[in-house]
Amino acid sequence: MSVTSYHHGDLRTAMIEKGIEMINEQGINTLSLRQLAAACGVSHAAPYSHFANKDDLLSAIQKHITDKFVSVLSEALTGLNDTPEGLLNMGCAYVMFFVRNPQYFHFTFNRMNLLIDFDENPSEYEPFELYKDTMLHLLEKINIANELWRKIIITHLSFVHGLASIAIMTSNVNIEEWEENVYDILSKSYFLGGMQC
Amino acid sequence: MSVTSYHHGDLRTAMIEKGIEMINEQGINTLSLRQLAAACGVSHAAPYSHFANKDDLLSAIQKHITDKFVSVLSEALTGLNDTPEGLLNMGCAYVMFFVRNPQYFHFTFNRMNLLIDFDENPSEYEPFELYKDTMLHLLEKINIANELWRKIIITHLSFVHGLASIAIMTSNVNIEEWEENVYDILSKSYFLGGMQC
DNA sequence: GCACAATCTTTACAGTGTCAAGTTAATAGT
DNA sequence: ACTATTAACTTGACACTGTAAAGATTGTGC
Repeated sequence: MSVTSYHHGDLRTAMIEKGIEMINEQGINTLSLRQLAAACGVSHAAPYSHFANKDDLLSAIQKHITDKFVSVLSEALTGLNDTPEGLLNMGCAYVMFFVRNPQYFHFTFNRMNLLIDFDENPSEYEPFELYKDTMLHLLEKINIANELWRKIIITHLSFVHGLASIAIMTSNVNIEEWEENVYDILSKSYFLGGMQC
Repeated sequence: MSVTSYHHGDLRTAMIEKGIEMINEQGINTLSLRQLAAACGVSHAAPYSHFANKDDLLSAIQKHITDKFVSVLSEALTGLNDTPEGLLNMGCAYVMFFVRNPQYFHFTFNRMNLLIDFDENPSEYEPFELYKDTMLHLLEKINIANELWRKIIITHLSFVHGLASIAIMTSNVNIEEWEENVYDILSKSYFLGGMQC
């Protein structure tokens, strides 16, 4: 495969990787197919040999990012299955993943609509499904009343996801500072007044 | 002012109101200036007499929605100033505002970047500033140690904002169901394991 | 070595945001 | 009351976007 060959070699993965790169640099809103194709050294219609349309490419990018995210969450869980520490560790990983990659957050949650299902059905978004399953196992193990499960899961997921949102919306986001504090914030659950355990 | 006059009359507010309408119907991503102008019965360049560019129009829409949001939050607070109940009530209003208008959520939080400041500076987003102030007054009143304020505020805002996020991402979002449960979820703060008070 | 399929290019089209120039209507000044 | 000025709108144009169709180039299986 020569460097200047007519065929790119592996345009599909090149588009995905360069796409992720550009999303990190300039965000999702200004990402154009033609620019991305040019950045891959290819004509503007070349991507259509590998993707049905722009949204299809974005879905592929989404999958890539989501897979990475899931592996980060799973890693945070290894050795701590079915323990509160594991859940907490996963929560920290959840927040830090987006603190380190804020553009992934916007990209992911602006494109999707119905992601979660708190009933028996699986959630469309795998990280949510992983979080839900992890909590279900834990809740079963420590004998929490069945009718509370739904609200407990909603509460946990809201807190963790919300903390990620708030973190990346904070001015002068400081990764190290969040690294130091996430665990403390999630574990202590500083509440007061009307909202507390 | 005749109905078929060359001049629209009040194109500026017409664009804003019709814009909000279209955002609610089709979301922000597919909203086009030209379509919106056409929906207002006006040529595609007419908006440029009232707005510098598309983003300027979106900012005006943003302001409209944010003002409404702030008034809803303030209303939830009336008569309950500096009380935990007031804070809780405002939290419920926060969540329900976006459950009733999910598109407002996407529109607002996809466009903005640095919104919150947990130090002395005011937040760029007025609802956050209102929430922060409300909590600060309360924290001062009930004599919570000063060095805990920051984390307490982050925690509360994360939980409330996260619950709104999760609510609108839930499949088959049921407004009535959320109306019934928001208060309970926010007030009881169902936590377990590593994350609890 | 040749047909075929996959990959890429070129060309074209409708839609977008934006600008410049021209048109219409309201308003202010005399 | 008439005119000059200005604000609001239209028209036309441009560069850019996503997408489709048709053609060119290359790798692959027989």
